[in-house]
Amino acid sequence: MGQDTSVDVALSSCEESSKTCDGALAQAFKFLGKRWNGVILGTLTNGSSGFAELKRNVAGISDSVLSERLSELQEAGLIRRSVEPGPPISVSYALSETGNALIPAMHALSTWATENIIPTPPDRTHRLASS
Amino acid sequence: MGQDTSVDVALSSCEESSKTCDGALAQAFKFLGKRWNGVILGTLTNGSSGFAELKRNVAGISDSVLSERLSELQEAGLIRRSVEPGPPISVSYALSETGNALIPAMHALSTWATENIIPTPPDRTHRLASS
DNA sequence: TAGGCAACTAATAAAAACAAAGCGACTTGC
DNA sequence: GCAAGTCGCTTTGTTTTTATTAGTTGCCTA
Repeated sequence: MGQDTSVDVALSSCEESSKTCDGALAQAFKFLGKRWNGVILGTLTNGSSGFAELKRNVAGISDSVLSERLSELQEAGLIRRSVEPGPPISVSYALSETGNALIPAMHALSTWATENIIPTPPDRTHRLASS
Repeated sequence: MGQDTSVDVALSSCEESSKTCDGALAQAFKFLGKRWNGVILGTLTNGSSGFAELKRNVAGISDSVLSERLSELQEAGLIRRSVEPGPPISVSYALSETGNALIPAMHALSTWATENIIPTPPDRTHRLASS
């Protein structure tokens, strides 16, 4: 996606022009503008989850992308990975403090979507009807 | 990105499990989780812009992706495209009502980033120091 | 009139996401 | 003890998306 360098460029622009987006916002979308991150973080607002549980709950995501995203989000400090010795041994992922701080914004987005987005389900209804 | 079908699948899951993300939130990320959309929308919160102006202000985006994104966002009803007869003739893009309704959430995201994200700009600080 | 700019489009390359299989570790039940 | 299942990833190949770059058309304006 060339995310890192391009957003850095976008940040650079933000400094110079009044019609560019807010630099902080661009920084937020450095993570959230990447496929699956928002949904993963949204899923973790319900509480910590293991890898397999996350995979099930973020339906449609592949193992490899989930693994990659979790790694990046952890590296960025948005989530924490912890190991429970067990038995059975388990790994769980949870929002970090930084991640938790995102919850109000997530709620705002959710509210927006609830009130503003036409349910995409013309297509979905169509599929349901055919299956 | 397989966005449409995969998020539809995610929505389907959201209906069934309590640890999945909020369905509305997933719907929001249908747009915002796609590269550049958030930044474009954020840029348009400053007011309407033409294509070339947007290109300059969303630094790093290519013509073709900008064109594609604007088309999708227009189709989804988040932005409006209007033609000013001129001379000179011009096209401008602005947030629609639905797009404008996103502003509070954008502010929340911006606030979050301001307060929570470590400035990635080691590079940027570096550049500022050198300029 | 010629050049510049706006608003795109088109073709190709590179990167990201998807799909599916695999692996080692670890239970758990028979 | 062993088989089966689950977990938490990793690997490999394919498909889709994004990036790159070149191009087109039309409309000014100097």
